[in-house]
Amino acid sequence: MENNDREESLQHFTLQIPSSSTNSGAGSSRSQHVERDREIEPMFDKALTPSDVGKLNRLVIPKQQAERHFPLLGHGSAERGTELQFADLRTGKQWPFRYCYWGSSQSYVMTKGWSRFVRENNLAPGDTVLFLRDVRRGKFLIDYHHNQQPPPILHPTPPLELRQLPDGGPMHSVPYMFLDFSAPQPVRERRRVRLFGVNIDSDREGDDATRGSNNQQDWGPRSI
Amino acid sequence: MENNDREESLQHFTLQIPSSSTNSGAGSSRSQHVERDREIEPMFDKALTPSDVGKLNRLVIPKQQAERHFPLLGHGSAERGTELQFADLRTGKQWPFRYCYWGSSQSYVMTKGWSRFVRENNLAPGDTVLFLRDVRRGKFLIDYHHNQQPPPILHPTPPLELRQLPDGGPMHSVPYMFLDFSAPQPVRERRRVRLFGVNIDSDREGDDATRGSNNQQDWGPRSI
DNA sequence: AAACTGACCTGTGAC
DNA sequence: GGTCACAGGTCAGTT
Repeated sequence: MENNDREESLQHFTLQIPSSSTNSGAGSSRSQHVERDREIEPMFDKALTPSDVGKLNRLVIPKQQAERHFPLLGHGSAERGTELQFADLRTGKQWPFRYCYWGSSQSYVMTKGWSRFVRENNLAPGDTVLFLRDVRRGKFLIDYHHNQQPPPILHPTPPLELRQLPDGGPMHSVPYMFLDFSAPQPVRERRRVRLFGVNIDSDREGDDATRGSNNQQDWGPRSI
Repeated sequence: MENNDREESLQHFTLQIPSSSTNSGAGSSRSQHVERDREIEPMFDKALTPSDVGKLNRLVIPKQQAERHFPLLGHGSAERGTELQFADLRTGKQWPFRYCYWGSSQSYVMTKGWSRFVRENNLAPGDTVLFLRDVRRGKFLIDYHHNQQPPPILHPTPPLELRQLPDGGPMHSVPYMFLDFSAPQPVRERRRVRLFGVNIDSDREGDDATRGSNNQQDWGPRSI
C-alpha cells in the first residue's frame, strides 16, 4: 500500500494519562487529577485491510513504521521473530503479539496473538489500529477505533445523540482523545449482526472497503 | 470429531501369521502351515483425512489412541519426538516414523517418514491405516486399505470378478484377513488417474470425503 | 531454485 | 459457554 504523507493534517502531542481518576470529560487534554503521569506517544496507525482482519491471522506493519518503531529483527537469517507486549490503551489488557519479518514477502508482520485482538475487539476492514509508546515506562500500547463509516442503508447518518464514545475498561479509565477518534461510532454489537446485512463473523475476504486509499499514518517518535 | 463407539461391529482376534508359507487363501483365519506364530494385536485404525495424505506431511494420531498405545512423550517441554519403527503387515517393509507431540495444537503426530508411506502406498483421503502390535516380538506393525467406496459415476458397483485382493509382498506372504478389509477394491493404478474423475496426485484439499463421520477405531490392547 | 519437510498456529466443532 | 481435539493452514529450513 502507498505511503502518502498526510502529516500536515495531524496533531502531535503527548497525552497525560492519570492512572486512576474520574473521567475528566472529553475536550480536556490534561487531567487535573494526576497521580502518576505517563507520557504516551503515538507511533503510527493503520487502517486495517481485509487481509489484516481475515483468515491470514497477521497484521502487516508498514516497513517504514516497523523499522522506525519496533525492535530490529535479523532479516536474512534464522529469525523466529520476537514477542512484543502491547497494553490496551483503554483497558490495560495485555496483548502479546509475535512480531516477525517475513523474508518471503519482505514484510514485517504481527502474527501469533493478532487474530485474537481482531476477534475480541470485533475489528473489521477499514477500522484503525493505533500503536503508541508509554515513554516513561518503555512500554508499547495499542488502541483501535472502529470505522465510523455509517452503514449505507441502515444508518446513513447516526444522530449525534446516539453516538457512543468508547468508555474506559475496568482497569484504567483513560480519556480517549487521540486525533479525531471521536467521530460517530455505531454501537458495535448492532453492527456485529446487522451491518451490511451480514454477520461479520462470517468470511468477507473479498471486501474492498479500504483498497486504493491511504491507510496508515506516522507521527514519528517525537513528543510535544 | 466425535468418538462414537463402533465397537459392537468389530471382530477381535489374534492373527496367527506364518512367517513363510504359501498363500493359504482368503477366508481362513488360521494358517495350517505355521512355523513361528506371531500374536498380532490391532491397536486402532484411522480413516485418513485430506490433511493426513496431503501436503502437511503428517498424520494426526487421535490423542486417546496415542496415549494408550504409543510411548509417552514429554508434552510440555522441548520434545523433539521419537522415532518409531513400523513393519508393514503384508510386506514386512520397515517404515520409520517420527512420532511427536505438538504442544501448539495439542496433537500427537507422525511426521518424518509418513509422507513416504502415503506416497509409496498411494494413499488417498478416506483410505484407512491400521496400527497393530506384534505382541511376542514387541514390535509395531502397520497396515492400510484403500477406501473401497466405488466412484459414484464410473464404478457404481464393481463386479466381484474385477475386485483385486491385495497380494503379499516379496518378503512375507501374509494372509490379509483383518476385519472386513476384503471389501471391493478397484485396481489402484486405475483409481490413481481416474477415480472421481481427477488425478489424485493433484490437490484436492476441499475434499469432504471423511468429514462428519467417525474415522478411527480402537480395539484396545486385548488379544483373544 | 524448487520442492519437501517439519515446527508452529488457529478456527471450528463437539462435548 | 469454556475447553479440547484436530483438520487445515503458514512459513522457514533443508535438500
